[in-house]
Amino acid sequence: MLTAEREQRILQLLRDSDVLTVGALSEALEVSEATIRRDLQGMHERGLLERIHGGAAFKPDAMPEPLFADKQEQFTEAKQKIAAAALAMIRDYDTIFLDGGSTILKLAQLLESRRHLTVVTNSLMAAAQLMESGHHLILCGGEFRALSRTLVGPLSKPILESIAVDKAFMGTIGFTLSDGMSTTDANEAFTKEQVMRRAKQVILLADHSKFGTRSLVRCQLDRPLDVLITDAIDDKLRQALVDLGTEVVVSDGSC
Amino acid sequence: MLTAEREQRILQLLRDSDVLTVGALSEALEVSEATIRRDLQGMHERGLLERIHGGAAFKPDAMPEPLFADKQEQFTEAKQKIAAAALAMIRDYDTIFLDGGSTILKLAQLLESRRHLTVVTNSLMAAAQLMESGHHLILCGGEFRALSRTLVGPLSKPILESIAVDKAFMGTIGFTLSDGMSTTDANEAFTKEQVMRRAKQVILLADHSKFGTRSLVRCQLDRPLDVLITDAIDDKLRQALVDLGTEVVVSDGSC
DNA sequence: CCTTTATTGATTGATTTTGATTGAATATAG
DNA sequence: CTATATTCAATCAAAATCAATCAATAAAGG
Repeated sequence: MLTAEREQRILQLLRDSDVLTVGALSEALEVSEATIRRDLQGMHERGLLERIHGGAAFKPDAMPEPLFADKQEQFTEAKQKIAAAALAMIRDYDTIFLDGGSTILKLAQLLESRRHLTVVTNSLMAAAQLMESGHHLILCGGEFRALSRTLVGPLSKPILESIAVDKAFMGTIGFTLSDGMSTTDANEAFTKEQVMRRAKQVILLADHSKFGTRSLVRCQLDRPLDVLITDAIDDKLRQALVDLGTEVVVSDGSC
Repeated sequence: MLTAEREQRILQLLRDSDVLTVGALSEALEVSEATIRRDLQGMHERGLLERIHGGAAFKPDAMPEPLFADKQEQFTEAKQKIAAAALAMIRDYDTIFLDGGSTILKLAQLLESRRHLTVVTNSLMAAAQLMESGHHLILCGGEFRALSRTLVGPLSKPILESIAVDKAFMGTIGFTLSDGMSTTDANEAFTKEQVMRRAKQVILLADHSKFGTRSLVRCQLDRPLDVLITDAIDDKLRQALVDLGTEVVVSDGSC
């Protein structure tokens, strides 16, 4: 029996009985409990059902359109790998910040596999993604910037100042050795700076297309970046960053 | 038997008999009393029932808060009319606050017909609606509350204090003459209070089903409500509100 | 045909849930 | 108000369930 077929039948059975045990499903579909668990895990990560200890429960609103959705995407595969490498740095009960940007959004999608996180973010897309995740979710306020779907500007300052995050996962428009991170909007840069100043560890997620390009406004950071996660980087830039004290992670397929 | 299944049956039994002892539940579900106690504690924390010494009681006057994902909304027509009446109070270039709730969301949908508004909100649904509207959009920060999809709690205070809105359009779970507005969550009530304190004019949008019902936490307001917009109201309540200085608007089809 | 990849079921140690026991807290009766 | 009887929350060991791992099998591709 194919995976897709099993999933269809599981959903059908769930609609009938609301709650099902792993054992009952294993018997009904004539596969082992291990397989059922794998199916349930996968379906849970896609939001198709509630996973409970001992079985699964029906989720009334199976997959509504994600709020604040945005379509165009580039380098999705590279971004996926970068996000996976970033996920490896997150432990249960961590307090993290998620910046805007599509790479960070991919990371947000992976956070279902962690528990009891406190997630602070200025990205409405990330927030929408984590809405039903069960994690403690805090949004910094501020002016809404439609282009990036983030909250930016001076209004975000008071909240960000009253919060201390362990790890801040940042995105960027451009990155050069001389100027560091840069972005297109002054308010956006301001908010990024607020976040990074208060974070124990600043982790930049940037695919190779960002290197060497520079945007309008620099994001000043009073110390070197803690970690850079990317998909590919030339040795010269890499060595320069390492010399500054930045850990450089190149995510290959192994993650 | 799974946790979710037990919880469903407990709620079912409670609807039938209002009050149940731990022993009776233990016998009915064939689990130990310790397990029942743990279940009751968890359900009490989520506001699903009232915990009393020796057992559990059905929550008589705690209206189940409508879940946002719920497709089948109640009184949509009435809410539409109320929103239309509220829209009539908004001029171009106004600075307004939008609360959470489905009625306010309908109002947000109508705001396309205005220009150059500054909209402050704690509702992610309203923000999603206004994303592409061209209005200046500001979100107050705070903890995300999944049930209402709003940002609530003490973290929202600094932003709300630094902003002065002309008109605050508020929703509520319950409304009574003696207690005023009430809602199910203390943090939510706190944020509502912050907003109303700073607003020049407080405008409550509530359909008739809200009157006479009361939820857990009161939202204190240090002055009478400025305007109440509803679809139907009995003369006694109306006169009492008018005597307090509240303008009562009943939206018929004419809007 | 052989190699590579993906899927399955079994096994393992780790985690979660459960029921029993305890002393503390609460309610009831006198 | 005190004494007694319940009920409660905390703790612990046993049972159930889980995620991770591994070998066997099936499928895909060269």
